[in-house]
Amino acid sequence: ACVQHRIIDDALQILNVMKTRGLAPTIKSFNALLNALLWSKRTDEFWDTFRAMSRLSIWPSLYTFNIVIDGFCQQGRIEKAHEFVIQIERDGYTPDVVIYNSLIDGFCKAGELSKAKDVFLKMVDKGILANLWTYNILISSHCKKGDMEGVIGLWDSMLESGLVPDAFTNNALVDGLCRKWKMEEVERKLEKMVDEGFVMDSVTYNILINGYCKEGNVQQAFKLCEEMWQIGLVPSVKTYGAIIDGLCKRGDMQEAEKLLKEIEDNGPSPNSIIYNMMINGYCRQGRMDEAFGLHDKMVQKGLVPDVVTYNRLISGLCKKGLLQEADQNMTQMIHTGLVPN
RNA sequence: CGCACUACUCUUCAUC
Repeated sequence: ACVQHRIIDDALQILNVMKTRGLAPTIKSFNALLNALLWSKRTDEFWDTFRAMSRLSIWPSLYTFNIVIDGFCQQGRIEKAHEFVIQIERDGYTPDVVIYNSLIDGFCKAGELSKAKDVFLKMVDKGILANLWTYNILISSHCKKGDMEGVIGLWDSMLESGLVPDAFTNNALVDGLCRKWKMEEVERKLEKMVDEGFVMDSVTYNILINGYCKEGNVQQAFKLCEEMWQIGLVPSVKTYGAIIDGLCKRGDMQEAEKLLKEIEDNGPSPNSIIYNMMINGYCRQGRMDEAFGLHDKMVQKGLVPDVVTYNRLISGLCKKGLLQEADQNMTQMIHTGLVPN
């Protein structure tokens, strides 16, 4: 419960109370905690907890291993994840489909589709059946790469295995098509999909809205956003993000500001990604005062500028020839613990 | 001690 309510510290405290009373938590409790520590990026405490487990003679399960594997993947340490899988195999464990899925996804996200395929083949070779998640991982990464031939092959073998595509599969496909086709063509394909029973959800809308924005058609994006409300879907920060970025990219900072104000007042509260878009918009126009104004505003709201924020500001300053200011910002960025990329 | 129930892991959408 603590983990679900994002109060990890309370969970840690309860664990301590249990320890003083000589009660042993189960492996499931530890797994929940380990996972929570991982997505809070509390890596040190993660390993501390991991080690504490074996001191209590509580042995990790495949769930535990997968949390570790996925953690390595999220940090981009995919080779480390791979080694870890090999190690647990040596220790006599048999990785399950979820572990393979994590590894496949890790390689896909790292852009190494051929290695992902190697892992996939190894899994099949060991007699472990791919499930829908496996196909969703592979299909979405091929979609992102624009390899629609590959997608067709995967889609067929998914159907041959008796698996039925779900919202994730279909949305991944629509997203891939949006990146490759004109929106007009996407709409025609989408119509067919809907005829065949696909129900559009808010992710589908976000994908379409993003597609139209990328095509420069912000008008249609607004229309779809309106449509969401009409059918009972609530636009999220990602929905507005797609539109705000569309407006910023076409240089319409007035409209972007208007929309930002709207969501600040009664929408989903804007995150640092939204402010980055705005900052980038102003930087492109050389309006550094406004850009820094937004930087200050985001800090005031308790948001933390990230690498993207600084990259945009530094780039904007450089383009204006303000190298000294750019340098100062880079120093400041490093000072806050960020690593220039 | 065993069993059952409940809680734990992997996939789709916005920024350089």
